[in-house]
Amino acid sequence: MTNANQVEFAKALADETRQKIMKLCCCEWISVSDIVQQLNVTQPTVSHHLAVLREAGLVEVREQGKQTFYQLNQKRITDCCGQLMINFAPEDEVTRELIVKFEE
Amino acid sequence: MTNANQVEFAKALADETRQKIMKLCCCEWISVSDIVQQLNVTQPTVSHHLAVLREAGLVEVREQGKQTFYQLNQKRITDCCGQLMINFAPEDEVTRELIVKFEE
DNA sequence: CGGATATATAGACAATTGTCTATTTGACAA
DNA sequence: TTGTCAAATAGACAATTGTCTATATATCCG
Repeated sequence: MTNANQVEFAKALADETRQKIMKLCCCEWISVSDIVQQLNVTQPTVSHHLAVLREAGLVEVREQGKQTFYQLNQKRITDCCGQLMINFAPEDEVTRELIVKFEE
Repeated sequence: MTNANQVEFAKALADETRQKIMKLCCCEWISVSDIVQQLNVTQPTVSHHLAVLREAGLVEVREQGKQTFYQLNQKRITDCCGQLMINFAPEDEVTRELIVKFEE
């Protein structure tokens, strides 16, 4: 991951509504309208946030008839977080062990 | 770490200049003027970014005479990244192994 | 004390961003 | 084909943020 992407990753996470959306689509495919129902924002606002997450490569998209389903890309999350740790906490014990895992 | 803090953590990382500063003070104590010298921004701008990092708990501060030294808190970085992984990538293999490490 | 140096703070300004309403696009069903 | 539902896009607007200049604060030295 390039440095620019690391800033983009952080920017994608840097909003409360977006983190709520991420939580909702973390472990299952969920439609836009289902997300809207569970949050206190309008549908265009949700679509906007999903676009940000999409452009950052954090969600996967599946269209099915009229509906569009989103799911978080967990691997990408761990990759980005791992890269942050390697960059900004290279001497920490946890990071060292993580590096071993990545190299496996 | 609370959810609010996770947003604050992401916000602190969500700027290129700030990530450059983090890189500079990652593994050593560095003075404000040394940071200024290595970046293309003014001293007040650097002070502003350091304040953001300080408020997010990401740097430690040590005053010595006229100078102020900053160093990144690597443990806090791994804690925050680990928490993000647990929240947003709980099913990923890397996260699972990380959880084991945290519990040790 | 008086000047120099290091950093923080205040305030201004432009750029970015989050939200909304209104509208468009696209898929299905009667 | 026409109406309905789901989602995306466009555009407006206010809030937040990153940067700058100017100034204040604090420490050191002669």
